[in-house]
Amino acid sequence: MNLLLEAVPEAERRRLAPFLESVTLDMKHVMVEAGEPIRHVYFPSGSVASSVYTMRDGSTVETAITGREGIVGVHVWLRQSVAVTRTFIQVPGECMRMRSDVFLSEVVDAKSPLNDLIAEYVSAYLSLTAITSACNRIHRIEERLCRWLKMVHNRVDGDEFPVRHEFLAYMLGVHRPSVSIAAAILRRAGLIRYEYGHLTVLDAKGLEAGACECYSAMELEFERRFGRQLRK
Amino acid sequence: MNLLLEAVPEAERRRLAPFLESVTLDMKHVMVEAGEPIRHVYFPSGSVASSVYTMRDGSTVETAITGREGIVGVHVWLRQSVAVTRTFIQVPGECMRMRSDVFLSEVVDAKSPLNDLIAEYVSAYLSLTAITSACNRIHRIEERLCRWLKMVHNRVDGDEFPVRHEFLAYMLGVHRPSVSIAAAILRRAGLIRYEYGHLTVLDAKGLEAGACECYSAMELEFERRFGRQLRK
DNA sequence: GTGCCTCTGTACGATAGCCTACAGACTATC
DNA sequence: GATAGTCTGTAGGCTATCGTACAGAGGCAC
Repeated sequence: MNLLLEAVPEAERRRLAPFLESVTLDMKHVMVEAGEPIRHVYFPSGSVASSVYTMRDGSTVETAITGREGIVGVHVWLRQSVAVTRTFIQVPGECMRMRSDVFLSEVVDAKSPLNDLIAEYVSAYLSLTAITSACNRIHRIEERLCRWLKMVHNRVDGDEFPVRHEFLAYMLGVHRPSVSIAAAILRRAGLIRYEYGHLTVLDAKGLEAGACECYSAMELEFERRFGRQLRK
Repeated sequence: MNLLLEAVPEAERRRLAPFLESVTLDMKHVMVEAGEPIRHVYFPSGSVASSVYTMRDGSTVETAITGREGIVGVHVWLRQSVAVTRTFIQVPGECMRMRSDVFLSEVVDAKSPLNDLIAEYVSAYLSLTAITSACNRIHRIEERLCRWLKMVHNRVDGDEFPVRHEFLAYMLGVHRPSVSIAAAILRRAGLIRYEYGHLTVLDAKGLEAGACECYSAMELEFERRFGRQLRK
């Protein structure tokens, strides 16, 4: 279940239930398109979403990742109708979603307890984006790949999830062969198994050890706000 | 004058005046220290501030820049007592400042018209950080240097401001000699004059032309929200 | 004005990642 | 189970930037 919704008192959760719709979203499903009106906010449970910024030449870089610890559509909470980043499904799975206008009236304006949790999340999301900014500049592909894989691992059920090298290259903002080289190193080190778009984490501790310091810094931003372990 | 304060209706500005204090801050003055309580929010007028993330080994990268178009201390508005980034004065000058607790009671909780403006700015700040994240990853030093210099130019009075290569290196997250090389190219192209920590913009249009697409994307985030030209 | 310190410009070998290309491995489809 | 299409691994030359080093120029303190 989504950690934000889970933290809402039972009574309030019942009140909000009619406004929430359960949807199962496929890989690459676009939840928020850059520059276009945001129709819904999403609360992922087992699914993971990525926010990416796209340059005019089509090159993309991930600026944030959102799983069960957060909400997709922080811009709606900030009363913005559009965002500069596109947010889409990276690991398919279930989400609860709510229409943006309903979210504003029933959660934000109604001062739902959920609203306070989301305020916390928005600031965590901002921190995450700032740390990503520095990490993208400074750290090497291999370290960033370890960080990314472990962060996704922390957000899915089990140790397996679908992902292709080309997709990783979009996320990390690098070329696809560079990802293949880095992934081969992790595979040889016994950290992961990789079979045609399907990744299995074999050594979670090893991945953490191979990740840059940003991994802990990012996960800590959620853990200290919500008092919950995200790392597994 | 700070553009946010300027946009507040006259009567409200008079009401807030007693809570605002004018301060002149020196270069490198730390307004918000990473991980430490935020005492004040600041409204720069001619001064410019940088938010940077610092890695454990001391390497730093700028994640956002704030001048007269914004406020330093968006985290206070998000009801956070700390931030992961440090924000400090990059170009000295005047700022209005307000105590964080007073800001929360008199602006945020009081639903001041200023509060709505700041909400807009917070989302612009988030967009700025996201674009910076991608820019840091993808674009070359020379393009990013042009962008950075022009953004500062847009935020100061006149065409001159103090800055040293080492400082630029911290901002861009690169090594100092790399900055010297890039700066020498701009100097030879007649875009800037540079004399011992003192920079003059000679060809503003040329700088814009040399900057990556992120320059327009970033400034547009403010201009479309506030309906005001920031680029000069 | 002298001496010290800081800042800038440049050099150069090292390296990470780019870019392109291609072959082999796997998958889906019929 | 044949075929076409997709995905992965690798290669190799290229470029941007790193990392280190050092000399000269400008500013500051005495």
